[in-house]
Amino acid sequence: MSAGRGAPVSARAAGGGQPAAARLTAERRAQITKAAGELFARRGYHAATMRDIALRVGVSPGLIYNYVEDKEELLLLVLDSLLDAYASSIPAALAGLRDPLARFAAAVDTYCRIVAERPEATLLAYQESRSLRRSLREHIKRREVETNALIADCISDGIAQGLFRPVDAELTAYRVVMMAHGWALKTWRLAGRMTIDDYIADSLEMLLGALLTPLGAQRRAEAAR
Amino acid sequence: MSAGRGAPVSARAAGGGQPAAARLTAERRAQITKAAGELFARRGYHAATMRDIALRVGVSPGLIYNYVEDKEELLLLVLDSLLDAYASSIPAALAGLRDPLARFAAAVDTYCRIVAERPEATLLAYQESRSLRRSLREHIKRREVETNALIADCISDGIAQGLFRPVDAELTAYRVVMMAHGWALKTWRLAGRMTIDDYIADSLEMLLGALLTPLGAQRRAEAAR
Amino acid sequence: MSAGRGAPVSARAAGGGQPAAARLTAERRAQITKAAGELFARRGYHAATMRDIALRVGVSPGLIYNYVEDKEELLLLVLDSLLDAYASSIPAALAGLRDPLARFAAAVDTYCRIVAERPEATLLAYQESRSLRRSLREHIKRREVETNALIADCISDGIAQGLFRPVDAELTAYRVVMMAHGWALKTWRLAGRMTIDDYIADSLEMLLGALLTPLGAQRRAEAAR
Amino acid sequence: MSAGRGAPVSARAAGGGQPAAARLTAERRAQITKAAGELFARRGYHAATMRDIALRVGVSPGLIYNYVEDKEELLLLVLDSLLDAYASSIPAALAGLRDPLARFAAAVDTYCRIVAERPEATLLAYQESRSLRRSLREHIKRREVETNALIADCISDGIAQGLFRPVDAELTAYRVVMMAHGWALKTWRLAGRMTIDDYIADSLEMLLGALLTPLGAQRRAEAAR
DNA sequence: AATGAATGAGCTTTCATTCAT
DNA sequence: GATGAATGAAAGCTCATTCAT
Repeated sequence: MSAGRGAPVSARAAGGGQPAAARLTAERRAQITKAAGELFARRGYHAATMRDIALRVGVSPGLIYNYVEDKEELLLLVLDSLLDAYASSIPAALAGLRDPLARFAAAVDTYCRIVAERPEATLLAYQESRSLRRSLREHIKRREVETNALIADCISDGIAQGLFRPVDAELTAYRVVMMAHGWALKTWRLAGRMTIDDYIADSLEMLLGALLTPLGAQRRAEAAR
Repeated sequence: MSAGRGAPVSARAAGGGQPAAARLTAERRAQITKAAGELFARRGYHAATMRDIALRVGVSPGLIYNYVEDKEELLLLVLDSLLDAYASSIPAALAGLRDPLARFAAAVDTYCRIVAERPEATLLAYQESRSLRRSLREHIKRREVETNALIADCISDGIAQGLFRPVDAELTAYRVVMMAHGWALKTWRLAGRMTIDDYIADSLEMLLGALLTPLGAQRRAEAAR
Repeated sequence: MSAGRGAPVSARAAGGGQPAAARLTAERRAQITKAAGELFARRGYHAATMRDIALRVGVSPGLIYNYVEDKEELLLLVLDSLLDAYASSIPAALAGLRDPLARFAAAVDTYCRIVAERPEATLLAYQESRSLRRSLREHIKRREVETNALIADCISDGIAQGLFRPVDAELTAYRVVMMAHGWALKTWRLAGRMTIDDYIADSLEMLLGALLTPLGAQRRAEAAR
Repeated sequence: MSAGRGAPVSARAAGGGQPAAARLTAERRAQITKAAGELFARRGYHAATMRDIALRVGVSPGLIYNYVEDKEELLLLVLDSLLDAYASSIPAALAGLRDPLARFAAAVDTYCRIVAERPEATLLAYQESRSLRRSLREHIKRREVETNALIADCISDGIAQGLFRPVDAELTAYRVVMMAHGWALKTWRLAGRMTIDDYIADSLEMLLGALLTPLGAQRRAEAAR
């Protein structure tokens, strides 16, 4: 799950086909990505130096370039790891659920909690994806769309079953995502005055208020009983 | 309105008390701020060099330091100019309005349109306010709170008149702001698929859906006729 | 007495032959030199900026260049002013004295006290005379030699009258000067542990110990009675 | 002996504990210090640029910052290397000597010769120690005091054995140091007219003239036979 | 695979100096 | 004489990146 499908990431040290070596390589890359993520989050992309990152991993600066082409690519890896979280956690949360309402609620909840776990990573995406060269930026964009689709599908299901009004599912998914990202933007202001649970509950309420058909509302009331 | 109340901005070249000279100074500073804002928006704070900014103003790099202490202070000036827009436009938009519903709608509308006019500036605020030294950051924070209060007051009025549910006005103002900023975050994805007018209409719908009391809803329906 | 004989100092603003204007010019130049001297002393030649100096004089930076070609020339003026002090005070101190011993003592005493009054100026001479372009450096050198001659002459007199041993007068004058400058060098270490009076007394003792003939010593003893 | 005891000098590139690497690091630092010393001496601290220094070492400007925090620290290293010379040469010169007179003479002689070897370095200490930030300045001051103590101890011994008059040993050590430094100050004037040997002999004569008790003088006369 | 010394382009910032007013 | 906004060269310093070992 490391870098999504078709990640345009260099594999300098990928070596041959030895699965053992490949695993080690993947681990190293993960180590590096984690360290970079933490430092980017704490200090910002530009302020975090490759030297710092190497130090934190406990290797030499040169080594990083065996696993990564660029500092930019390191940023990509970090952003990608956040997208990985969505791509794996949301489907897992939806796994057992059939009801579109429940599925939608679960998707929103999961998405928000991932944002809340690493709010700086979400910020980073906005802050620095501009720094990426086009190819990498495209990659991120593509994966964002994939993630959005996870939510959009829930909405489409709801519409198909007459629970949601016939909105543009994709656009509405964007609104969900923006709401979730809102927490990352304002977390340092809101923290202490509101919990993530409150935030999710309120957001869901708003979204459903705008989304539910009378039938949907009725179902929801029944489910709440 | 140049830099808010008590902006901690150096005035090296402010020189004497001659109002003529002072105006020239202010104009130069505005020029520089504008150029910096554009470049920061386009290339990001770190990638935009002082040389570039000077070039764009049509002066030498050294001159900028007659009007600004630092590159950081230039960032402050840029961020401040955005806050100036809120601080002047929102009160202007509210000027003739008495009805809390109309006032709230006007505030949201105005806020969103300012964001939409310079979405990159909003992004910049999130991107780089971390780069500011503490004193400047505090200044920005203070002004943000002031801006928020403009919205929170509308909400409090609505509550007082029984049109809005008795929510925490300040917290709800944050939700409004987040919604508005959402446009900046996703403008490059949404643009073309949704106009700012749609976005505002939808957002308002959601917010009011969550906010209105039955009385409020009735009033709104009447007003819409 | 301002700049010694034949000072190679620009006279841009010297204007015509109006003595009134010339006096004003000289006063301005003196003001500037004084301010520069103080700032050079306090902050060092390089760290003191023309802007600071202008500020201290209460004029604009540009004006200084009406009275001085260069920052270097300003340094020259400052160093020259110290040499002026020697050139005027030592002859004054020797004025009424006939006895070579008394004259020598008076010369040493005066020299040391001038050093002690502005120790940083003495340091400045060593610190920065290297910074001067050749022509200005030569000027300073020449004036130093003149000052040395004031002391050397006392020594020659003493030798002629059989009170001092037949040393090389010029070289011995250098030793006197070095001793005096020692106070400037170490003033910040010595200050508090030794007064300038003690220092002068000790120094004189040493110098005379090395210099006096038996006849000289006898004269000195008599004089002390 | 590289940087005295507890020198507060950064060791960025010091890296691991491998003695081989450490030695290389020390060598590089020594190279850089040497080049800096020469350029500071020739052109002055401010006029010598980091680029010049790098060029002279034959490395890139950036590399210097692997071995030194700052240009200031480079100055410290240069000044420290002079103090190293005192700290190692004077004890070596005193090694076999028991007689306080001989020890004092040897200390003075050694001190003066070190000054004479690198007169510009001595000047540099006066010129630019003001440029050092406080912590580094303190370091230099401390080491100067240590060096002074080497001489003061000789004087104390002489006093204890009744050969020197009961002067303040520390203060007298200062006089010795000032005399030695005098050579640095005036070397460019004196050179050619006086050798360092003459200078030392004369200085010693003066100092002993002021210092010896009758007993001391007698001993000296005996030793001279 | 791993090191880390070395590179060098390029940044922000300073400040002596000029010149239109 | 006086101003001070403007210049622009040049400085110190950083850091992503390379490569011999």
